[in-house]
Amino acid sequence: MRIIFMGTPEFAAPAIDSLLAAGHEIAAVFSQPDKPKGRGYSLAPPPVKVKAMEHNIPVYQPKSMRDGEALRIFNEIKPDVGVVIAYGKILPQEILDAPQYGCINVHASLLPKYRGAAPIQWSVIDGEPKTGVTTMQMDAGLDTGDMLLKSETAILPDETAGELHDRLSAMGAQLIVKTLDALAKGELRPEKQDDSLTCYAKMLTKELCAVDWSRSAQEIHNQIRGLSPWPVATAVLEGKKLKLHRSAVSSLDAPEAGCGEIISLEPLTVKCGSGAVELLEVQAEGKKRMFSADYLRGHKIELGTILQ
RNA sequence: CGCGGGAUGGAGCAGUUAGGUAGCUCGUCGGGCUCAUAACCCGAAGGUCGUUGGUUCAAAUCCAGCUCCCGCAA
Repeated sequence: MRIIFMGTPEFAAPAIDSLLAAGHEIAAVFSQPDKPKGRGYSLAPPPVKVKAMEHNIPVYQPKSMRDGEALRIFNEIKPDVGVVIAYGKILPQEILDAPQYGCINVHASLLPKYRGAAPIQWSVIDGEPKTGVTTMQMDAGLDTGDMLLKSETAILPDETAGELHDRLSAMGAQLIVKTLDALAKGELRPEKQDDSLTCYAKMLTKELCAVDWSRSAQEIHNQIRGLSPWPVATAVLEGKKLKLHRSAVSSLDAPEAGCGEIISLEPLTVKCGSGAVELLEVQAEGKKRMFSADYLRGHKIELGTILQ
């Protein structure tokens, strides 16, 4: 098929490879404009743009899809279908309708659950046992289109959002190929989403990062792995911020200890509202992430120290 | 020129303010003890202190440039 691909972050990039490998033609790629990123205030091209340029595909980065220019490009290219993966812009109806088969979206959850911006992270934070990717025929709403195909996977007990992200990204790259194949053969059966079952995965913010040690060990563990590798759960240790990259629910318990108290140094274990969590990888201010055992070698922490 | 922290044996850190013997906790290797051990005891190896230049009798330390890493902010 002749495709216009719309996407921005790392999550969407593998689909370009899989679509090309399956013999599809990507006639153009739309991606968000380069944005200032990092310390040098330098402009960084989004990963989808980088990937598209590797394949010599023309890239468009309009500020808006509504100014008529995007529609002009669509009408000129005459794609069979639009493929949208984490593009980050709301598409106007005129764009959704422009390709012969409309626009198809890959979403990183089992719809109708976790519509919205951060479905991967929220499914981990909420402790969901499974998730997946869904393709849908896009409509004007936010992730409300009719569902086409799904692919499920279990969320492993200690898996981080980053690890799950990579797996779902690969699954999505395969599922969009399957979806287009079925579309070409006329085998798709669009299924309406049951709006009563939906929930929204709102964008992640810094307020979600601070760990509340009065919560249960499992909840804190889910928070830590759901926010890794970004924006990363944080605690305060001896007045300084400590990022928590990786954890595990501990089998230790210390009923007499207070919330946030360090009850073991090997491994580094912190008492929670119920149970305790092992902090396996941490990152101090100005430092790289490291195993907590390495961190403790250079930072003498006493048993009984309280984390906030 | 957005703001700030950092680079010291394999790992994590101290030492830099007031220049003068390379230090700590581990790891590694060898030996000892032990039924045994990730425990304990003894010993050893391993670093041009990120890089280039400057000041000085003398620079990890002071000065200037460069490289890389990290946090904030976006």
